[in-house]
Amino acid sequence: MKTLKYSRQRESIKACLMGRRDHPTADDVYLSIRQEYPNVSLGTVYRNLNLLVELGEVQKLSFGYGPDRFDADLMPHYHFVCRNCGTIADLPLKPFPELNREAQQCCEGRIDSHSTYFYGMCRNCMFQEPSQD
Amino acid sequence: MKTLKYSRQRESIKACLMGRRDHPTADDVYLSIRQEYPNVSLGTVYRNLNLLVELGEVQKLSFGYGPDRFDADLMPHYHFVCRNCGTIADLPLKPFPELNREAQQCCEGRIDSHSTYFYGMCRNCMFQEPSQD
DNA sequence: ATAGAAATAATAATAATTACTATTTATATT
DNA sequence: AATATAAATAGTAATTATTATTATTTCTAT
Repeated sequence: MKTLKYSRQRESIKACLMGRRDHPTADDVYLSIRQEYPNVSLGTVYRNLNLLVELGEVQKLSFGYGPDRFDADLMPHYHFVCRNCGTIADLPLKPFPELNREAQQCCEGRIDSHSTYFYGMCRNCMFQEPSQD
Repeated sequence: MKTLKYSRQRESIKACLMGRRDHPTADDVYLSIRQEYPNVSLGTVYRNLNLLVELGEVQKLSFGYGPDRFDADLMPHYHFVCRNCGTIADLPLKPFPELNREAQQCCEGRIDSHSTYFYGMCRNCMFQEPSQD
């Protein structure tokens, strides 16, 4: 059996994620922890991020364009993506379990989860962009 | 101003998409229309698929792993993704506009849409896989 | 028939991520 | 404390998915 062995790099990656409220990419995390471990490699960051996702300690966000992002906030919530600048914002919304139930009624397989991302224009871009069509 | 010019390849790509009920990747479409146009290039397929998406004639599906998929079914509906085999299934569900309204209440920007994908195990895999954990 | 704009095929380049491998490190056992 | 061993790492290469470049071809309006 394969047992999990402590690694400073993994701790640092997790601490980095827990310490920030944005939703960094693997590369963002890499650049951040390189200050503490200058020899860390990007592969290590990817491997540990994916491991943390498997362990359920971190969430991976894939919303259709750009690289995946990571989020250590385990409080259930949704995300808003600005189509203009790409910023991600947390939406402190309670989950919608009724979606799964509704979808289950027209699905032959078994649904156990869903992912939802909201899109639009963030406050900042609304003031910058004179008009959007 | 740039005007849209007819192209046989684009028609073929659109016809291919409209003719199938699965959700092909760009490469799937490429392999398919290569039977009609053996010299078509993958870049042409990507360019036209993206163009058709811009024109609103086709939908792009990005659900978190694997390549993007394309869907010419414009009837509003959702999608189910089997985590086991990756199959996509249509869910003939009416859209949930109330999600946008609910999310809007805790969002500083303006929400205009959302994307939702359901995940689980398809019927086929449920019978093949003895147990899933 | 022709001119000009748009689309194409072929290829190269890029972005994001995973795979490989020799070396290092954590940890259980002596 | 020394050692064995399994896991993790750094560094690099490879892969996957997609976009960019460019010379040539193909539409279409005149």
